[in-house]
Amino acid sequence: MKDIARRAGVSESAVSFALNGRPGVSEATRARVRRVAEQLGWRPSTAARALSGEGAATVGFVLARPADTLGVESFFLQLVSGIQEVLAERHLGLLFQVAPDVADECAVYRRWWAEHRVDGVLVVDPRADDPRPGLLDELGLPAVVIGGAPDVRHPGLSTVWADDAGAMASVVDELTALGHRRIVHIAGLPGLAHTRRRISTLRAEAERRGLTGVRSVPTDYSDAEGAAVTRRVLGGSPPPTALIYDNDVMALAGLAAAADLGFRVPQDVSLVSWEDSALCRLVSPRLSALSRDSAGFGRTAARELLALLDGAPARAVGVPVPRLTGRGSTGVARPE
Amino acid sequence: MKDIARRAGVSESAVSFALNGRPGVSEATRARVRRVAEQLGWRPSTAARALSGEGAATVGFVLARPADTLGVESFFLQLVSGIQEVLAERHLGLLFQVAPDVADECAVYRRWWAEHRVDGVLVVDPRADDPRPGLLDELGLPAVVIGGAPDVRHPGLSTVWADDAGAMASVVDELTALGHRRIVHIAGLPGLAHTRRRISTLRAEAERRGLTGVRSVPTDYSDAEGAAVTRRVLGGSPPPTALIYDNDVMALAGLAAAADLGFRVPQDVSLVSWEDSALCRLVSPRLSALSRDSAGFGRTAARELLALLDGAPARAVGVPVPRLTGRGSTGVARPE
DNA sequence: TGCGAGCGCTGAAGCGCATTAGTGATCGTG
DNA sequence: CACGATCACTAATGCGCTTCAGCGCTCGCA
Repeated sequence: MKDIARRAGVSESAVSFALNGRPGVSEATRARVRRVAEQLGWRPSTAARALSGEGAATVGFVLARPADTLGVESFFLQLVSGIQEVLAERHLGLLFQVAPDVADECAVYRRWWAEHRVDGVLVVDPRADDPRPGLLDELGLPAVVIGGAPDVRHPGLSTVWADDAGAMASVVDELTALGHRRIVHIAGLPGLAHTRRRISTLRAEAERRGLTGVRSVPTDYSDAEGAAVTRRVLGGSPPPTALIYDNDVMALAGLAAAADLGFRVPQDVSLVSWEDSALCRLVSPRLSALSRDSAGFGRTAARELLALLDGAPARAVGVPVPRLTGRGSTGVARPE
Repeated sequence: MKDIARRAGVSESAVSFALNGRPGVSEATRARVRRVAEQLGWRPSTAARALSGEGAATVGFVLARPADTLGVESFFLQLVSGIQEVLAERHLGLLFQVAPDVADECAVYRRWWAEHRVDGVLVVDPRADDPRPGLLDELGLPAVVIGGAPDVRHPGLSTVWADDAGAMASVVDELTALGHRRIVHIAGLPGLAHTRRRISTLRAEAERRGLTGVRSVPTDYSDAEGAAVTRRVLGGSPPPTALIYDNDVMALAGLAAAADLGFRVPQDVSLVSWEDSALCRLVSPRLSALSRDSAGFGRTAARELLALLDGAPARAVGVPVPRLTGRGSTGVARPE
C-alpha cells in the first residue's frame, strides 16, 4: 500500500479509502489508485486486515468422523464444493479440518475462536444432545447448522435443513402403494439428529397405517453393518419385503447380501437407498434412491452464513424435500 | 497478552519470550507466565503472528476438478485426512479450495500468495505441461507435488510419488502369468502425469513381451466413459481377456457393462481396478484392486511440506508401490 | 576491588491495514 | 466579502504480536 500511495502521489489513507470504496477521495483519484493497485497486483494482506478488526475472511468447516469411514460418502465433497462456490464470490477462505469425534471438534472451534482464525463456521451432522450449538452460542461464533432441525434453544444459530420426515413419509407412501407391509429401515448412526427424525417418522407412519412389521435398525453406516443387518433381517420369518438404507454404501452391501441369500431384487425384496450417487446407477439392478442436491445444500448453507456475518438475524431455512428416483430395485410386493 | 503481562507482573516482551520458549526469561518467570496464560485460555492471534512475520500457520490445498466428478473418488478425503493428521501436530490450518480447472487453481495460488494467506501448498494431479510448478517456484511458495514424478526443472518443489510404473509392471506380470495376452487399459484423464506413466509403462511391458493386443484408452474417469469404453472394446474381435481400470468407479461401471454384454467375470474377462475402496468389495464378483495407503500418502506429503517450511531442501520421496489385492474378478484367461 | 560478561528484563518500533481526528482549500450563502 | 460548510486529503493511532536495542543487576575473575 505504501508503494501504491507513493506511485499514485497520495497518502496511504487515501489509498485505503479509494480501494475500499469509502468516501473521502475524488472519483479521479480513486480510479488512479485502483489502476496502480491493479498494476502492482496488490491484494490486501488478510493478516493485517484481520488485525485491524475486519475479521479473518475465513469460514471454518469441521468433519468429525472416524478416519476410516471418511471416504465412503460422496456427499461431503459435493457439499463443500457448493459451499465454496458461494464463498468464492467474496473471496472468503474455507478452513477445513477433520476430527476424530465431536469433543475434538469442539476443541477445534475453541481454538479457532481464540486464535481469531475464522469469522464463522458450518456445522454438519447435528446430533441429539449436541454440545456444539451451545458452545458456538457461548463463544459468539456465527454458525450455520447443516441438516439439523430448527433449534429453538440457540436462537443465535442459523439452520439449513432438509425435511427428512416428509421424505420418509413419501417413501413409505410409495412402498405401501406397491403393497409392502413389512419394511425395515437400515438406519445410520443413532446419535445423529436426522437418523432420529427418520426413525420416529417411520414409526409414526407405520402406526398411522396399522403396519406391525415395520422397524428401524441403527448402524454405523459401514458396508459391513449394512450387509450384516440385511442378512439378519432377511433371515427372519417372515422376512421384510422392502428395505430402506440410510446411505448408498449400505444399500450396495445390502444388495450383495440379498443376492447371496437367494433373494431376487425387486421380485423378492425391494431396496431403497437414501442417498443417490453414481454407485446406485452402477449396480444391477440399479438402485432406487432419494436424490438431493448436495451442492445446492452447501450453497444455501454458505449463503446463510454470509447473511449472518452481514449481521442478519439467524433463521431456519429448508431445502427441497429429496425425491425418490425409482429405478430397478423397487417393485410390487410379492403376494403372500 | 497485555492481561497476562499485567497479572504476571512482567512486560509484554517477557510474556512473548516465555510463551515462545525463547531465552531471555528465567525458568521461574516462564512457568508463572505459562500458568497465567493457561488460566486465561490465551491463544496467539494468528493474524498478529502472521503480521509480525511469522507466517500464516496455514497450508493450502486446491482440488481442480469439475464439480460433478468430485464426489466419486474416496481418495481425496482420505488423503486430506492423512494430511491433517500431520498438520494438527503443529496446529497448522488447512485452507481448502475447489476450483474448476488448473488456470483457476493458479489464480488461487496467486491470490493466496498476495494475501499472505498460506505458508505453503500441496499440489495434486500433476499433469504434462503443468503450469503450477513453475508458478509456485516463481512465487517462492513452498510446495509439495503429490503424485508427480520427480521434477528436475523445479528444484524448489518437493515431490511425493508412487511408483506407477512398477505397479503397472507387476499387474502386467500377474495377468500374463494367468495367460492373458490381450489387455486393455481404461485409463484416466490423458493430461495427468500418472496416467501417462501408466500408459507408457504398459506399452513398454507389452513390447518387452511381444504382446500386440495391448493398449490404453484414456477417459475422463467417469462411470459413463468407463462403461462406454468397456462396451466398445469387448465388442471388438477378438475381445481383450483382461481390463485394467484407472479407478474404482469405472471398474464398477465396466463390470456392469460386461455383464450386460453377456461376458462372465472372470471366466470370459478379468477386471482390475487401480483403486481399492469399499466399492470393490461390494459387488459380485468382488473386484481385484490395487490397494494403496491414501492417508499415509497424505501424511508423507504433509511431512515433506513441514520439512520445507523448516528450511530443509526440497527432495523427492517415494511411497510404497501399491499392491494388487486379488479378489474374484481376475482369473486364468480363457483358452482360445 | 574493579571490570567485563552475561542474565533477566523492559521499552519501543514495526508488521499492513483501517479509522479517526485534523488541515487546508473551495464553495455556497447572506 | 466574510463566514461556515463541505470536500479532498493527510497525519497519527491502534490492532496483537515479535524483535531488537538497551539497562540495571549479579557474578566470576584477575
